[in-house]
Amino acid sequence: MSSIADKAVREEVRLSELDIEAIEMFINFFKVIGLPKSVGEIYGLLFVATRPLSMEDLMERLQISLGAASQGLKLLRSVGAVKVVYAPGERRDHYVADLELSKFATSFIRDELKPRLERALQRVERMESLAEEMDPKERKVAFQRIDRLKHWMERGQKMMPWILKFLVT
Amino acid sequence: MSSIADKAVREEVRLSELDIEAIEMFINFFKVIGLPKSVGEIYGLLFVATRPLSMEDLMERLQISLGAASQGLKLLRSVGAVKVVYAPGERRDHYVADLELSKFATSFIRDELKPRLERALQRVERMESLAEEMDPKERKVAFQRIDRLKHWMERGQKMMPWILKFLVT
DNA sequence: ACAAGTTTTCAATAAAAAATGAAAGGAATA
DNA sequence: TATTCCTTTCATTTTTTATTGAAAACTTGT
Repeated sequence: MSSIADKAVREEVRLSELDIEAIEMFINFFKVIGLPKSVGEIYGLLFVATRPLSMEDLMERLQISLGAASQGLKLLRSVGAVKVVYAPGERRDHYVADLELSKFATSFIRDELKPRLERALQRVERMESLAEEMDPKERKVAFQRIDRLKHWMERGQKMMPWILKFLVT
Repeated sequence: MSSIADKAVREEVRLSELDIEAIEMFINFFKVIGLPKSVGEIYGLLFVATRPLSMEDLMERLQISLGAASQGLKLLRSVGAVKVVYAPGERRDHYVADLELSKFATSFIRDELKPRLERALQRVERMESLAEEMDPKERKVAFQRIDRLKHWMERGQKMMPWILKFLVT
């Protein structure tokens, strides 16, 4: 009798001030790594919630749509930031925040930064071979710059495992 | 006779393959730190250019508008990524890329990350005072989580100077 | 297998961000 | 100081990204 689909108007459930602070914090934090507001809202609320919340709980409290809730949870699950927990006697899934924040950084580095750097290094190699064909004077300048690029990419690659170690410890 | 304003159709100036590789690389790189395509294009072209380029050069080669060129250069100058150089006998300004890539990271950390972290820490303090007023059982859980947040923010703050040192060296 | 509850997907819509270009504001030259 | 050239600004348009919600696809209980 309280399914999501047939509920015409969603009932207003007030968020506490603490909830709001946490939510705003995570919205801002997630924005840095390019994630949409709704994802920050969901994680923020789950972070301060003292019990697992269902998708409908999230929709009610955050006043977001079914689709946004579903997709946000999917993304958060995929990066290990949210876990599904079994709620006895309840049919719907319930979700909790994984408090191990280092997981964000880890998956951000693994899924975003690392592949980008690898593609960039390939590009630099291609640039080197293109620069071979330039006339001597220009080639010198070109190589100088390409080398500098290469240097920075390698430096970035070296730095990532270190950051990971720092975060995981 | 070759002013920007009265040139109805902009003449096409071909980019070399090397130019294109560099531009694509920087577009991708800049996207990570949330900068628009046009900024990456401008920096990329200046990075491989063997001579200083004027704003009109950039508009022609990249096929971007006056406004995009002006604003992109303004931003890049503001983070120290592009310098204005004097071109003898030329009226218009000419621009070169500053190859010291660490400057990006430095200004990104200083202008984006640091202030965010500071605001977030303030929020965490506010969260702590709000949690004081919760009932004992919930308060315990709340403090546990807030402490964890605090721990990560402090860790982030400690990490930044280290990253900076690593980059500047 | 059926029915009711729940989640996912995705085409349509809304919101946010970036690009455009006309007009205003500055600088250099004459 | 007037004129011309160049740059900046900003209201408008375009493009990109996020959100919505109906319909499809699952799940669980009977």
